[in-house]
Amino acid sequence: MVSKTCEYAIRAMLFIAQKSVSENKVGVKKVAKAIGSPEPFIAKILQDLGKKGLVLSAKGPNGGFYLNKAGLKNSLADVVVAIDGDKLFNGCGLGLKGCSAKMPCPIHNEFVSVRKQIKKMMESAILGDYHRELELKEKYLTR
Amino acid sequence: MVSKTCEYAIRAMLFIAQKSVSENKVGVKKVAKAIGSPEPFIAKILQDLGKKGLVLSAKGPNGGFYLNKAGLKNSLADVVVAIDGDKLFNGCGLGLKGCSAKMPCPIHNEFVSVRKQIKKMMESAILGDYHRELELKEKYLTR
DNA sequence: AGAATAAAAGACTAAAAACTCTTCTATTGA
DNA sequence: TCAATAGAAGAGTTTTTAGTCTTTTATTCT
Repeated sequence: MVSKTCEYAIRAMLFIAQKSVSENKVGVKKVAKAIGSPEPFIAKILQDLGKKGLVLSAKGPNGGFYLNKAGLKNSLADVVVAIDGDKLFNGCGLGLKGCSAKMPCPIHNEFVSVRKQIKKMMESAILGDYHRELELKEKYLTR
Repeated sequence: MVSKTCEYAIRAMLFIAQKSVSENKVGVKKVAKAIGSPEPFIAKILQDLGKKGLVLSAKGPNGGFYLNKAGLKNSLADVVVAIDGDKLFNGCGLGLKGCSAKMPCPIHNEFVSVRKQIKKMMESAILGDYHRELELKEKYLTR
């Protein structure tokens, strides 16, 4: 559905969001441990997300990654688009470039509605909103 | 959503289904042309589907791939599972192995309903049912 | 100022997915 | 029966995605 890179990105962002609400910045090491990902890999992904303005960071002691008020309002859809692009929300289910309402693939209409549901779900999943249930361990980010 | 291999597989199967209703067997060459795929690649995919009993084939002159009555009743879900396995229908949206109702990821419940819709859609898309609209060029299999 | 900390940058390697090529075997029809 | 047709099998290559390593740069605290 989304790439593995994107799965790590989402999990990392949810963790950073949680910590940004309750505590402060978190280093890559902590992030990697919390979400069960290879440390250098998630580091690279976070740098990429940083360039795209989805996460903030500070170097040096007590540095790390964090989100401000605005960042906490971003949705999973924003993260997905930053990493995988919008093909999940707009692409054809059978991989046809020219697929459209005028030249539909056999399952075009059915897919439109599936994609709409996915998009809606991802857009209403706001990073900052998961703080409480993660904190209470009602929801998990590890394998 | 599904692998490229799986996209080719679905398109090929829909084409073979169409031809099995109206005409007869089709060779790989025709299939490749009809769905816009590399010929040796779709050949390999079809051989795989053949082994798994989803498509029939005959060697020699006038040979090719075809579907019988039973084969025409298979759904896109059957093809997807044969190629990609059932991770699309059962996997976690964030790639967590241990994600379940007891230890859910943050978007577990939302994903359950998305996956249900996808599964339902794929299961009700029956190979033999697209014959007419493909024949009339109301629906397309090429890029 | 300088040592320690932590991210940035980018080159590099490994694994998986996508795609190709060659050789073999079965079928048919002249 | 033999030449032509067409799929079967499997090894090989390319490309993309995933993951690693090394060096540099910025920040803080003593």
